[in-house]
Amino acid sequence: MNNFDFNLLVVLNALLEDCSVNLAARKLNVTAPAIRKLLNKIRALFNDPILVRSGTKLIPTPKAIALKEDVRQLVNRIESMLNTNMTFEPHTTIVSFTIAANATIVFTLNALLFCEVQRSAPNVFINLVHDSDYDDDFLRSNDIDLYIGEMCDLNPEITIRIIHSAKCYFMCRCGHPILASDKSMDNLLKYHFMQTKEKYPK
DNA sequence: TAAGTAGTGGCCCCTAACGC
DNA sequence: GCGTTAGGGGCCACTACTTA
Repeated sequence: MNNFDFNLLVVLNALLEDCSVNLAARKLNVTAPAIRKLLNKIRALFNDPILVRSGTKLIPTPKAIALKEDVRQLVNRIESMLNTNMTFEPHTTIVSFTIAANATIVFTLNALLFCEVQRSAPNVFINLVHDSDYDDDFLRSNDIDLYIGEMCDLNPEITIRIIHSAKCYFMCRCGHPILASDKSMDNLLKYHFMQTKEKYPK
């Protein structure tokens, strides 16, 4: 542990996310042989092949799968620790952010957001993408910096801010059996329904 | 079967650390 | 200050596998 190289964790994290030496190399801006050599060190360190070749792909071993979440959290914590003292100067910072949101929010925010960014942070680039292009775990990857959308079950390390709330109304015919029963979400979802969204968000 | 893709190993260069 | 050594990383050739 005394001579442990924490860069190995970063490399391991990239390898476990991509399951590819080449992709991990591209992500970390080094060449594939460099990653390959670090992977050998990781294998010796954990006494496990970590990734085994299957055809043209690399498949994580059970131990690697077990390590993946811990490694990801460790790397995230180290990165946030190192970034603690960083200051953000909007006028001078050159950086790009990727924001995932649904189509309504993208349409609503587009003009206002870009005008404000151009005015206060001319060197900041915003890439708006549709959230439908990503799976439930998208915030865990480094592809997305911010998600704007409906509340859902997120992991505790995800910071959440409520920026808008809306009421949800249900309409049904007179005498519908649901009127005489429990109006819980579980019960409501037992029936067929049509969903519409209007003036959202304001 | 040939072309493309991706992993692997050997060799080399560069740099930092260390000892004299 | 200089020579030695170890480690990191790139280049290149080779191998294995997939796909058209």
